[in-house]
Amino acid sequence: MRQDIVLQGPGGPYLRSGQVAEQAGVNPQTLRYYERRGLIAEPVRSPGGHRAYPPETVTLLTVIKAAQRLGFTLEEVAELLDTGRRGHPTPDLRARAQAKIAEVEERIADLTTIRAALAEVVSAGCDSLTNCTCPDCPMPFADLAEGRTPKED
Amino acid sequence: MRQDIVLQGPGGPYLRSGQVAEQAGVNPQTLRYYERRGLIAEPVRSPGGHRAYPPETVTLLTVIKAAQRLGFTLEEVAELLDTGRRGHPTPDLRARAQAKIAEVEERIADLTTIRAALAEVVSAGCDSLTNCTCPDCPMPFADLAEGRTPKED
DNA sequence: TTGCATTCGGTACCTAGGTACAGGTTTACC
DNA sequence: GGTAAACCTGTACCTAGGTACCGAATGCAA
Repeated sequence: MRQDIVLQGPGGPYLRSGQVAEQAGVNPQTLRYYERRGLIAEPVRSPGGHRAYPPETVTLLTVIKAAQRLGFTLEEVAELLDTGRRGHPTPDLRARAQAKIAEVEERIADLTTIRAALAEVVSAGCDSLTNCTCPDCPMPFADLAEGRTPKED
Repeated sequence: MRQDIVLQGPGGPYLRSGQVAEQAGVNPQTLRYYERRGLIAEPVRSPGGHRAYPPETVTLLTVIKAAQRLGFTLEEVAELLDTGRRGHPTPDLRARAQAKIAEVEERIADLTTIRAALAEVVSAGCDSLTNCTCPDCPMPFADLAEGRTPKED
């Protein structure tokens, strides 16, 4: 009974979690995860407790995924969404994008050093990690030992 | 009692786990972890069950850390050490170094694309993830959506 | 109204590379 | 011989970003 009730919102009918997930190309579980992380607001519920999302949620998820591709962590994305919601336009996104550029460039520099060291291994003809017989073996790589390990950033 | 027993090995006296860890600059727990992962052999034991390492272990740990800095995972390092131990010199290290160079270059290319997209955000003057007021907002970043997310490699 | 698909909440698990803690021996030095 | 530091095993926890599984309840169409 009461199958005539269809939740309506300002942008059209509400969507069920599975529909949102499918349209945004994410796992349905991820919606609940993002809700817990504060990336998407708690949606309204159907009388039976099922989540009912406004269609803009799909766009929001697209935005989140775009920001992730830019290298922002979920926490950073949450903060950006938050300042966007409360404060009216702030220079926050610009500043964070610039900081992220610096991070990315540092990471690229690390990888470039690593690539050079690997090229040395290849061109020196190293044949073993522990008993390399090549002359002038470059193996300890003192140059890239500057207190950093890959993936640390 | 029996404090006159000092384990001796071919390269000098054996070392206790704490000494190895300190000299190699790693956490003592890491030694047991590497032992479980097959990166270092099970050492001999004192009569009371304490591990007694030959001094070469310090060098081995240095090598492991060097390989990690080159971007090899612990599993890859374990395999490289393994083939080095059983097979006499094989072209394995060279081949793996070359493959790793390709990986690193792919990662650099990803990061370069990301940097460019971030630079667009900055220069376009984006001021919000969700309500950007800038003209020609580049926000969905369709160009870097090629089925990859950062950190995936 | 029956029945299947979907969703619910809660919790456990995944990768990678470790790190920390608890409770009980052992070693080393005086 | 006393005592403190180091070490033992086993297990749990950490980050980051999810994913999977469970049994129960709901939604929806025929």
